[in-house]
Amino acid sequence: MAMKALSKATIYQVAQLAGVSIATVSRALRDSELVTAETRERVQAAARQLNFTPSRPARSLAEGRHAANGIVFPDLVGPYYAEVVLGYEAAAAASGSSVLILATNGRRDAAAAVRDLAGRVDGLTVMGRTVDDEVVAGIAGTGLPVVLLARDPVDGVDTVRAGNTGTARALAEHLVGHGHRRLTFLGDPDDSPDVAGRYAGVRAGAKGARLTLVRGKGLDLESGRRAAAPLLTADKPDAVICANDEVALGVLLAAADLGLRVPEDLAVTGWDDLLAARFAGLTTVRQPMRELGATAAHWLHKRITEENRTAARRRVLATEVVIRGSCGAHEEVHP
Amino acid sequence: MAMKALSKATIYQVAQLAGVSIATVSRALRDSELVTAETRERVQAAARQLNFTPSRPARSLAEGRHAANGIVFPDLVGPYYAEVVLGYEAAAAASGSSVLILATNGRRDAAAAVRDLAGRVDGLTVMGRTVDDEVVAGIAGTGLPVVLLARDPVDGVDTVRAGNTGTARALAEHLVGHGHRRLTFLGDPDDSPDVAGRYAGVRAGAKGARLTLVRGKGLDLESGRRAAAPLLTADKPDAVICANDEVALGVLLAAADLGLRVPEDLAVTGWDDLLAARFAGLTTVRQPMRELGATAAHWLHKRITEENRTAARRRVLATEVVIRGSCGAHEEVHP
DNA sequence: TTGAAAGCGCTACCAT
DNA sequence: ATGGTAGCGCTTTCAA
Repeated sequence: MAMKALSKATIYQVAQLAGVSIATVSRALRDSELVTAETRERVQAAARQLNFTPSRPARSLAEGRHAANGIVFPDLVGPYYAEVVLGYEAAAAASGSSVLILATNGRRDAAAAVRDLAGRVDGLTVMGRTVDDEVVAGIAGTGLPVVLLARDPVDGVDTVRAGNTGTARALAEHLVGHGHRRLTFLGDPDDSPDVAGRYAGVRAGAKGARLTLVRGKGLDLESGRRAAAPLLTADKPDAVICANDEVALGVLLAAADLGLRVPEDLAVTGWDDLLAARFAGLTTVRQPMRELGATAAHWLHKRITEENRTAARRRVLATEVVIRGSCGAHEEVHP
Repeated sequence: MAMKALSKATIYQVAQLAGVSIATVSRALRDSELVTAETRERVQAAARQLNFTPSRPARSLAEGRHAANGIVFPDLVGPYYAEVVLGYEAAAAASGSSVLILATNGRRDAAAAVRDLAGRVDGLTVMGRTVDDEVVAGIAGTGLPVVLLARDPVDGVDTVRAGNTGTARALAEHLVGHGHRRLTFLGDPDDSPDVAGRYAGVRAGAKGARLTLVRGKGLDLESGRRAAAPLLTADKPDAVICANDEVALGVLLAAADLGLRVPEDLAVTGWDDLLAARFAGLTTVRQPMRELGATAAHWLHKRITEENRTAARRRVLATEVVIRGSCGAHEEVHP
């Protein structure tokens, strides 16, 4: 077969073509300092001519490492995860590591998929609502470095998160400051650790006001819209604090359908500061998404390369309330 | 070391514990039919006890395949790529393949990174403006299955794209139909094949109107905003057709700053149908993003598993204009 | 500076 | 049904 020539060349062929041993080829292509300039040149020429690239599995097997790490997230829908993953990928690439991704959403064998992934990497980042702590603990117990992202800590495992509770409290207080007294939190605390934290904060900040919890099903726009209709006509809240921006935008749509004016009749807030929030004039909370991803990647890299294991770290990155028009009248608000 | 017990166990240890050969372990853990039920049980018990997972590199080396494929994209910013990648991941997972991602943006060694990636996968999907055709051809020449996504075809390589030209033409004609006569296209056709296609379509649809090309630098909101200011005061166009939604949203912001009313004084259109476009009332074009990703993954899987190589395929997925308020007055427009 | 050879952990073929 | 064993392609001592 003529095509055969195009197939992957091995180190043996390069060695033969260059007239040296495979050990020398291996060195010439990486070690630098252990090989004559002349030899290296000859080897490199041969490698180029054969279009040689070392087999990754073979290297990994010999070296005992993958030069890759993985990140597990529920979904990539909405800018949140995408930004996090991007920050992660960039940081991982900077430390010479490829990244494998795994979306668990809509997968019944998530645990198995994560375990499989664990076998392909030198370290793993696991986000929020993806797999049980048990699975995480099992993998971490293997000795595989793991960092948790936007998720409640597991014993002995690093955790990076964005602040939820404190900022949520500030947000609720802001609403109460506006005179709102019938608050509704729309979102299911059982949905994710993030939502739970936000709800906890809102409770703390809603002193002196009525606070109703409405466990909306999903975290997308349509879920928010659907949940809003009955909620707005029944509870008659004067402020709806949503688990995230998409839900909030859905509420905005539903309110418009019902002829409710925002913020006069109803205040609405979200979380994430999507681009759409800006154009919808939605008061929300901004999170350092890329930084979350980058931090996770950095920590993982540290773990992978560290000599002797240090204690588990935890970090909560700062978030901030972004005031726009939807939470009540302000003198002036920039889009 | 006590911890040692937690470290990865090998097939040899399982074999010893179960009192069988490694060959039997290998079979028991996969083949099913070649092993006594009793033996299998014993092996599985041993494997479980040792928390054994076969080494991926070792398997890959022995089997000659990675059970993984990769996708290369410029960036993950904005929902577009994220959605595509998500569709890709889901489809790849369905065919039992892990996915490696690589963002080339802001990386000077993109070509090298892509070549490295090529050595880690059974197939590769390469998106738009990431690496030169030369690199793609080189990799495809290796025999590695490759599919191009949102990118001009390369000889002998599969290509999946979303329609640009036809829909762009329809969009331009729609604007002309509204009475607009001084059109400006904001975006750099050299930026990506997609933008080039859109511009070509706009030119075809702008018959009878003046069309100016303004090569805006980036494809993000700030780029659009910055480019818009001088453009709007100098050219005085009555319609700006933007390369994508983010740029268009930037133009909207700039127009507001200048006191221009949309659409009365100025029509603006985007591309992508971001969530924000809906709330900004932006006329735009919707693309089947997930389907793009899923199609690429499917094709790649076919290529990887096919017996004898078939001819290169090409497909252009349909896109559609989404009319909102920003392109001119209509009777009624839903958000 | 270079070569020979022993693994790395697994799969699959050949015997039994 | 099970065991023995030859690779898979590379890295890395150990000698020379």
